[in-house]
Amino acid sequence: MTQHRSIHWFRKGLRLHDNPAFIKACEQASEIYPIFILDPWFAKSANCRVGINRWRFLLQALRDLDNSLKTLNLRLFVVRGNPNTELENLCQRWKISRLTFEVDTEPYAVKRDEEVERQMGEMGIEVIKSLSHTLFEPQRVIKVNGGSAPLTYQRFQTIASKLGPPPKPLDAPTLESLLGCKTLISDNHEKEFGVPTLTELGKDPKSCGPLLYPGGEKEALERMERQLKKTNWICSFEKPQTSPNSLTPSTTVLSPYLKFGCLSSRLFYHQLADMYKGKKHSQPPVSLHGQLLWREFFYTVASVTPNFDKMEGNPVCRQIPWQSNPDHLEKWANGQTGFPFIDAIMRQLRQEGWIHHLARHAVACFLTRGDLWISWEEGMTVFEELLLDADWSLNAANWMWLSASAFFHQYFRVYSPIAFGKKTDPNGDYIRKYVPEVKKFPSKYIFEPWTAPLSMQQTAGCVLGKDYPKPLVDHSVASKANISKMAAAYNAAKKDKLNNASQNGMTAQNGKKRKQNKKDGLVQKKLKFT
DNA sequence: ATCGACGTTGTTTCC
DNA sequence: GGGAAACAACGTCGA
Repeated sequence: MTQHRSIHWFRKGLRLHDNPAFIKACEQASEIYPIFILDPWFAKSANCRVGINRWRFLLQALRDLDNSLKTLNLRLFVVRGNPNTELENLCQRWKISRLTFEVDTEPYAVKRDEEVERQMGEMGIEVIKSLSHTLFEPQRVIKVNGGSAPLTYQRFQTIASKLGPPPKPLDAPTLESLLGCKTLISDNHEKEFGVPTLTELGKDPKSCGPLLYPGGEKEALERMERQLKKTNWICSFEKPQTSPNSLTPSTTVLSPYLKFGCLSSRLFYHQLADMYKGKKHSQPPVSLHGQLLWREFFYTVASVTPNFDKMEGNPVCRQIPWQSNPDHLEKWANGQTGFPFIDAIMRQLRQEGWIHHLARHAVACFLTRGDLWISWEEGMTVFEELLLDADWSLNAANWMWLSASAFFHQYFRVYSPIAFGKKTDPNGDYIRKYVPEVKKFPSKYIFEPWTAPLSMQQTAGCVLGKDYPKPLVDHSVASKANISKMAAAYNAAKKDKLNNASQNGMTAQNGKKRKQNKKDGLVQKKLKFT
């Protein structure tokens, strides 16, 4: 029997349960070296898009992983440096014969991993990859859909139902199942390979927000178990019925754990399925199963769409002439727009690293097609920095959705930064918590304090334009103007299609004939030609 | 081919 | 206060 020496490379998938690649690393192995590669230079660089709360979450997840590994006589190595260089060095140093990791379908990761595989091939090292981050293999979904990604949720659901239930999650390894496979560490392990502190990464721990969602697999499983105790709540869960502005989260907040892979989506899926069994329960898209399918849908599209996180060169994204406005963008990002509901959400995001999905809708619509007419790419970048659950595919997809650039097209449905929040928090308690400047206004004015008479502003200790900003725009004026701009952008896209049609392989005569036809008919014909 | 139903989560007004 | 219609009207899918 071969006695392998394995490296398991953790990236996402920061867990021991349902981790097939990790299990394979331990099979027929005498030694295993679990590693996580971190580039300290990246953490300190100016273009690093990871905020401090997100760093804290990651470091906690790594510490938790190391603790769990210790109970199995194993240890985690946090390797400082660039993946290609460090992997080569460590493989030589530890005389490695096998490298395992979880498949990551994000384009940058695919490219990185191809290079690593090539490198390992040259060194004669076996590479084993397992897919365990998503319920299904994106490529399989695409194949069943006829070679392209489904572009509507319904279509995705149809395909998913053809695939049957996702694979059952694997148990975490135990001392018994490891058969003596162990990690050998040196005396200066902590110094060379210990989990770094925030300070080591050049971050000031004092600038962290309150610790509401600690990182790690242990926290993930405990949080999931707490949610699963609420049978009725789980079975009747409907996302649109939950509140974006409750003082404690109205949803599970499992997203950060799913993003880092502290929790397996398959485990959560099957736990829900077991609970649903024999009971009346809500259905996708609004159910909890539905939420996992949304994740799956966006992962699938993102895995095959070029430039998925950009407008230009992105085939699923509508081209819209957004305008740059650094001042408005900065005020939006820092909760200084003068709309207390919007500002409360953006401040909660910055402080706590998590906001409700519908709160994301409100601020995303406001930044883009609703009020400020700023590109969704700008908003996506801010979310990427601040959200604990910032997930490349989901972040880009949802920003396209909210800006009516892809997937969602009813651009005339605009969230009101005043009215929307009143439905679930008429008293404005959420605003009072996160925007204390306006907390003394009566409920009638707290969503639009600029309408309060000056005497009331003075009584409330909050004079608009002095103690709290006046609103950046007049929402009813801006949203109406923006709806027309959206209509123009949609029309321009239609015209573009027509022009392409007459350029692509049509004779002048045909072109003339077709020009006389009705616009719609022409579009239909063009689609057949190309 | 054309038309109608539908789309996870809108707002305002009117009764 | 709860429900329905008006608002102005998108793309996608399937019969």
